[in-house]
Amino acid sequence: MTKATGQGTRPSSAEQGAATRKAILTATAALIGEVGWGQVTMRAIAARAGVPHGAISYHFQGKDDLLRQAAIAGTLQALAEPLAMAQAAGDVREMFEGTLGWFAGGGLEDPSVALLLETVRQSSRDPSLREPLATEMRRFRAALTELVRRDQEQGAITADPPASGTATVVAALLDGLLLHLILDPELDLQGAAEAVRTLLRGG
Amino acid sequence: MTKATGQGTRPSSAEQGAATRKAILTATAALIGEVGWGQVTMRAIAARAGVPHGAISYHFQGKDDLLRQAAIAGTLQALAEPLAMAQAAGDVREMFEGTLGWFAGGGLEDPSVALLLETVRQSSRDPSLREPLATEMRRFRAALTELVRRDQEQGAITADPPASGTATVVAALLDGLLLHLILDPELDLQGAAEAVRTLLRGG
Amino acid sequence: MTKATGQGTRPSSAEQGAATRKAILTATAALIGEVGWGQVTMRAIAARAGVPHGAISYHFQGKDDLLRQAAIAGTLQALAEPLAMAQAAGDVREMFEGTLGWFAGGGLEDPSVALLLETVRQSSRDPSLREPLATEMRRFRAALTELVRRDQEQGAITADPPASGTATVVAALLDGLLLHLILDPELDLQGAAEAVRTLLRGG
Amino acid sequence: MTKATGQGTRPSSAEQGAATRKAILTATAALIGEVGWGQVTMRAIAARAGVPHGAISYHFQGKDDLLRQAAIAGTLQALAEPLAMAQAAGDVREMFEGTLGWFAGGGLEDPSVALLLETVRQSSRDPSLREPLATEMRRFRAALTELVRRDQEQGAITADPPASGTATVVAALLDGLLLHLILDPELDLQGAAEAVRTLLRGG
DNA sequence: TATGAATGAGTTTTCATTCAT
DNA sequence: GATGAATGAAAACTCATTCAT
Repeated sequence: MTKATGQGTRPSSAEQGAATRKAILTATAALIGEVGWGQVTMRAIAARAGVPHGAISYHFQGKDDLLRQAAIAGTLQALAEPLAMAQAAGDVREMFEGTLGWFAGGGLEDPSVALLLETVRQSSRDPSLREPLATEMRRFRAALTELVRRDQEQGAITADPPASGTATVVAALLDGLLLHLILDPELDLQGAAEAVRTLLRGG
Repeated sequence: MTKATGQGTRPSSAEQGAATRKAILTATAALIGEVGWGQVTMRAIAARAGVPHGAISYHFQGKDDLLRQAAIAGTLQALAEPLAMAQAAGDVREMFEGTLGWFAGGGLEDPSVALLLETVRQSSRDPSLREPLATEMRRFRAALTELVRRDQEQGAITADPPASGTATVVAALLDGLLLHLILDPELDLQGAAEAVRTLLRGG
Repeated sequence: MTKATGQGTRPSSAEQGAATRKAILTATAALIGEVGWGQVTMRAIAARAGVPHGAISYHFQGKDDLLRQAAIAGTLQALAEPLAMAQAAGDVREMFEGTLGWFAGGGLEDPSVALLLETVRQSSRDPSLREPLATEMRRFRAALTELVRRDQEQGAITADPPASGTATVVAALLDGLLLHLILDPELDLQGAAEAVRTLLRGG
Repeated sequence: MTKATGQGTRPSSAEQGAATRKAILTATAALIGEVGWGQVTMRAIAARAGVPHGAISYHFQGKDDLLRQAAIAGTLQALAEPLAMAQAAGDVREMFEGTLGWFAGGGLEDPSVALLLETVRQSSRDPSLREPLATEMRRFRAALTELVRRDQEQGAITADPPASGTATVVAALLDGLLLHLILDPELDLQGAAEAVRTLLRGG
C-alpha cells in the first residue's frame, strides 16, 4: 500500500517528459475547441502549454499527429462523464432530463462540446479519427440501451420497438438538440422535453 | 426583343462582375466543406473558381468577409431543399422517412452537409454567422410544426404536447442521426426509424 | 537597327519579373559554389540577390527546384566558354596548353569551377541534373574530336587510335588535372604538360 | 589465456568507447557519401551507427569536428587500396587497365568514390581537410612514378619526359575518366583505353 | 562514463494582401 | 475595371547542442 511511482522527491526525467507531453495535449485540445481545428498554431499551443517551441516537435511527429492525438484523448475524456452518467442513471427519463438540465445550465459553453464538434467534423476527413470516436459512441448507445430495456420491463416505455432502436433515437435526439441549441439559444427546450416525455410514455 | 437586360451578344461589364462574384462564392462554399474552414486558401478559391487571384480581393473585403458571405449563401441554399420538402410533405412520417432515405442513399456525402457542419461550428465563434442560420432553422421548425399540427388533427400523432415541441424533437432527431451517421456509417437506421414510428404513433 | 525589347523607359511587369528570376538564379549558382550545395540557404540567396524572401517562393517551386535550375543554368553557362575555346582553337595542343595556362593563372579559383564540381557531385544523386551536364560534356568531346581529327590529318598526332578515343583522353586529362590541382596547388603542371606533349607527338 | 587486453568476457569501458567512436566515424563517412556533406545530420549518424544521440557529442567536439575526422579517416582508407594496387602492379599498363576494369565493373557506385568527391570538394573550403588528402595523392603519384620509371627502363614507355610528369598524367587521367563516367555512364571507355595504350607506347 | 530529454536558433514554406500596370 | 507580380509576416519544421541524471 506504500507504492509510489514517483519514488521520492525529484521527478525523473521520464516523468517530466510525460508531464510535458500531457500539458501539450491538453493545451492542444483546448485550442482546437476554442479557435477551430484549422486555426490552431503550434506557437499558440506552446504558449498555452507553457513549453518551448521545440518541445512539441520533440514529442510529436508533426502538427497533424499532435492534433489527432489531442483530439482523440480529449474527446474520449469528454465522453467519459456522460457515459458514466448514463450508466449510473436509474432510468431513461432521469438521464434525458439530466442532460437537458446540463444544456440549460450552460453546458453548451463547455470547451469539450466545441472540441467534440470539431473532432466529429474532422473525422469525416480522417478515418483514423473516426474509429475511436465511433467506438465510444457505441459504448454510449449500449449503456442507453440497457436503460431503455430496464424501463421497458417496468412498463415505463413502450416495449414494441427493440430497445437499441429507442436508445439510438434518444442519443441522437440529445445531440441534435445540442446542435440546435448552439445555433439558437432561445430554442424552446421545455417544449421539446415535454414532447419527449409524452412520446416515450407512449402517448 | 433585343433590348433585354443583357441577353445580347457581349455580357456587360457589370454582368461579368456578377458572374465572377458568384463563381467565387460557389467555389468558396465548396472548399469550406471539402477542406475545412481554416484550411481554405485564397489561391485555392481562385483556382477552383477559374478566376485570377486579384479578382477575389477586388470583389471582397478580405478572407473573413468572403468566407462569411460564402458560408451564409451556401447554407441558405443547402437548407432550401429540405425546407421545401418539409412544406410539400403530406405528413411528418413521410417527411421523416424521406430524409432517412436520403441519408441512407448517400446524402451524408453531399458537400452541403459538410458545409453546414462547418458553418454551425464556426457560428459559435462568429455571431454574424449564427443569425441567418438560426433564422432558417426556425423556418424549418415552423414548417415541421405545421405538419405536426395537421397530423395531430388527424389523430396520427399524439396531440398532448404542443405541436412546436414535437416539431423541435423531430428536427433535432434528424440532425442528431445525421451526426451519428457521420461517425458510424453502420448505425442501425432501420431500428431507429421503427422506434420513431412507434413513438410518434403513441405506443 | 532600332529594335528595342524594352520598348521605352519603364520596364514592364513581366520584364521586371524576368530580371528578378535571373538575379535569384545567379545568386544561387554563386552560393552553391561558395558554400556548397547543402549549405545554401534561401535567406542567403535572397540577401545576395537583393530580393525579398517571398520573391523566391514566388518564382520557384521550392529549394530543390531552385538549386536544380540554378545549377543547370550556371554550369551550362560556365561550360560555354571552354566549348567556344575548343571550337576556336587551331589544334589540340593549343587548346590543351591554353587550358593549362588558365589553370595556372588562377582559373581554379573561378566560381564556375566550384559550381561545376558541386553539380557533378550532386548529379549522381539527381538524374535530372545529370542529363543536361552529360549532353554538354558530349558536345565538348565532340569539338575536341574534331580538333584531334584535324591534327591527325596533318600528322601532328598519331593517327592509330580513333580520334574520339584520344579526345576523351584529353578531356578527361584536363578535368583530372583540375581535380588534382585543387587538392595540391604545388602540382608540377609543367612536367605533366611536357609529358603530354611528348605522348601526343607519338614519342 | 584470460588475462589478455580485454578479449575476456566483458569489454573494458575504454574498449567500448573506442568501438563506439569507430562506429560513429564509419557511419559518418558512409552518410557523407550518400547524402552529401551538408545533408548529414547528427541524428542520422547516431541511427546509422546504432549509438544513442548523446554519444556523438560525448566523443566529438561538434559536427564540423566529426565530419572532418570521418572524412579524413574514410578517404585515407579508401585510397589505401588503389595505392596498394599501384605498388603491387608490374607496369603502368597493368595498373591502368586494372583501374579501368574496376570502373567498368561498377566501381563508380562504390561509396568511397562518393566520399572522396565530397571530401575533395569540401577541402577547397577547409585547408585542414586538404593537407592529408594531398599527401596521400602525392604518395599515389610517387608509386606511379616508380612504375613509369620501370617501364621506361624496359622501353615500354617513351623515356623522353620525366617519369613524374607521365605519372601525374596517368593519375589525373584516371580521375578525369572517373569524373566523366559519373556524368555519362555511356562514355566509350574502350576507345579511351585504346588511345592511351597507343600514346604510352609512343605512337 | 554515458544517455536522451529538452531547448531555441535558424530554415523552409505558405499565403493574405498590396499595388503598379 | 481587372490583373497577377511582388511582399513580408507568420507558420511549421529541423537539428546541433546542452545538461540533468
